[in-house]
Amino acid sequence: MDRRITEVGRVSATMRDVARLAGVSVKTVSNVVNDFPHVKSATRDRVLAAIAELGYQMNFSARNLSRGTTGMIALAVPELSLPYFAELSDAVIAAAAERGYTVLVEQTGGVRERELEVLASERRRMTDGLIFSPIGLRPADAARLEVDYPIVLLGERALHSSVHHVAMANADGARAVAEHLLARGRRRIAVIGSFDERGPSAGSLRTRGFLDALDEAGVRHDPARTGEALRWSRTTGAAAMRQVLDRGVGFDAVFGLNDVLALGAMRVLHERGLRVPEDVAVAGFDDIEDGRFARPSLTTVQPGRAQIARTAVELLVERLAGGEPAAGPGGEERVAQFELLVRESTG
Amino acid sequence: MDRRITEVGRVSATMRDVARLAGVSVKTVSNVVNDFPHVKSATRDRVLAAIAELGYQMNFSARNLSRGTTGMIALAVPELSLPYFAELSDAVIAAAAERGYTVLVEQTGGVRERELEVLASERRRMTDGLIFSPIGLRPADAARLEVDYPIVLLGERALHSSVHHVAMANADGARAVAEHLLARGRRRIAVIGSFDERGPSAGSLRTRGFLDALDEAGVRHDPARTGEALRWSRTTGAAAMRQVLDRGVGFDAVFGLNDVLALGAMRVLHERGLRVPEDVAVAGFDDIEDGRFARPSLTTVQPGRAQIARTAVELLVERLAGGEPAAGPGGEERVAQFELLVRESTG
DNA sequence: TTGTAAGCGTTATCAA
DNA sequence: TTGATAACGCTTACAA
Repeated sequence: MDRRITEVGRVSATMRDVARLAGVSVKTVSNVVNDFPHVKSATRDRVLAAIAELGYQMNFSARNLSRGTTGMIALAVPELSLPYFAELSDAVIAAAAERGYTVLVEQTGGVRERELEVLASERRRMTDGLIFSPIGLRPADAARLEVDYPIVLLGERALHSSVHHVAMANADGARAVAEHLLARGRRRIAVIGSFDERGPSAGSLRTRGFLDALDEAGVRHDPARTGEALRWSRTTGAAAMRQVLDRGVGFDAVFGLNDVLALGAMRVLHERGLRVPEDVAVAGFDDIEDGRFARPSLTTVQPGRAQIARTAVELLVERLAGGEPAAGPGGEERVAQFELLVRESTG
Repeated sequence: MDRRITEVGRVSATMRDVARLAGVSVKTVSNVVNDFPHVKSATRDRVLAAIAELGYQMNFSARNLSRGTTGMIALAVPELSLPYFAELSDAVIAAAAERGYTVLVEQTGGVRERELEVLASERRRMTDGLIFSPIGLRPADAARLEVDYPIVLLGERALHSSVHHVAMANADGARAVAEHLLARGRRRIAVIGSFDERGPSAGSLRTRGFLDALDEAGVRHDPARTGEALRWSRTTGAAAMRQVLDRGVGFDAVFGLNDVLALGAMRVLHERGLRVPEDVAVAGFDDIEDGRFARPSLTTVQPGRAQIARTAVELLVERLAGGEPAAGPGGEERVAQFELLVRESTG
């Protein structure tokens, strides 16, 4: 039994060992392991017995080399510490596992350079495809997305017309928030979390949807009510809220471009003695778990995270299986359904 | 130039192509790529030029097969949706990247069966080692941890005396919380989040540290002030808090066995009209970001997450590099330093 | 239905 | 300092 000892003392049987023990050829073992149809059941049983006896496990490096694939897909997100991306990764890993794929999570920090790097990195040779959630890229970078491997983007069409992508209803969701706040009688709404103007980012789309709704209602938005926060976190949301407060412009509502921003802002409002929602209504976007348990609980937009994860994996796996050319003529777009969740923070 | 087209239309040069173009042997290309010392710099330059011209990228499956390693380590955690584990994974991925390793995150759901599965899964053949944070395993499962590949556990010694592990100061941290609450004059402290009695889980250790401190102070703990929550989340924390409230036992403080439990509990206190910290002081454990921005901000124990991640990766990589036998005679134990962070929720 | 044998693209051994 | 050449363990035509 020609077992082999690797440098860490790991003992492992190969298909040859199994074949020898079962008295068949390597090809037959391979057939059994891969559930190929035409294997006599007596043979199969003998092989399975040998596998069990030797504790044989597939050597994936060998399989991958031979097949030219790896069975892994990469998921590139800004940061796992951001709850939205943690919850998204959770969902993607689960969806991929269902289809037999393993996920490799990459963190870009949301920094353009590192996002570009992810696209061209040698690591891409370790995975069969990529699910990519860029937030630092700009329209000028669109061409860099036309890679020669299967890719699915999480984000907006504008950035990449020829690449499959799964979008969330950023503009419509934000519009729904605005309409909700207006319906509650709020007219002086601050916006927390700005964005890089150069891109059709989630930030710009949400802002646009929000402003459009205000326009249509004949309500003017005072730019002094916008708080800057390039990176989106509780900390930056708090800072942006302070910025607006310190300008002395009045406001009766706050729209955080996402939930962590809104939570950071809410924290500052509390420190400054403002009551939510009595003095100021607050709403966010993303429906992260913290928002449900915040005090007060946070009104937000549930962007269809689970659906996004599932759809992205489906689109990617389809292409992997289909052998479809990587950069097709027109990228398919799927937009997830959103839902406005009204909670305490907006009364 | 003997390029090859894979089924997804991906074009890739091999070392052979590079060798041919540079007029050297494959071995020389390999030497250059791997920074082997004895390569004439003229040769090296020619090879690098060829690499650049062809856009050559390493085929990792081939390298892995040949080397018998994969350059990947697995990290098994309960759920990425739990902020503590999301932040931990972030740190592990970063620490591993610094040392040239890629991380594969596995989710166990904290379920014993899936944790056992992770240990024996064929997936282990895809990674060189495992960093494992079990929460469902019991002492009876200790033997299952004696695997034949390098492993580092995040957790307590009791479960696995012969395996390297990185522990947090669960008991001491909880003791610090208790002492803090006692110093604030609280005597009737509820505990939220119970644990499987059969294991030296974080839950049991934290509880023990907490109770010891009470004992030493001559304060008796009424079991009616314990709220059950096997899975630790905001939702279960809220439910456990309701359970205690509904029993009608009075209390002037709450210790959530971790932060999400405490946040869930705090939410319920608010709903029931109890003021934090005036009526009830609340403390947690883990120092997740939400706690800093909660209202009121949450007193907690910072368990040394970054240090834990770094140490775990270091221990594992050392063993991978050192070719040390997998299950040594005595597992090393490293305990991270903790810090009590006093914030608003305890006045 | 099963076997033979030629790859897959590296690394490692041993000469030169 | 470099080059042949044989592994590494699996898949896959092609035969039988």
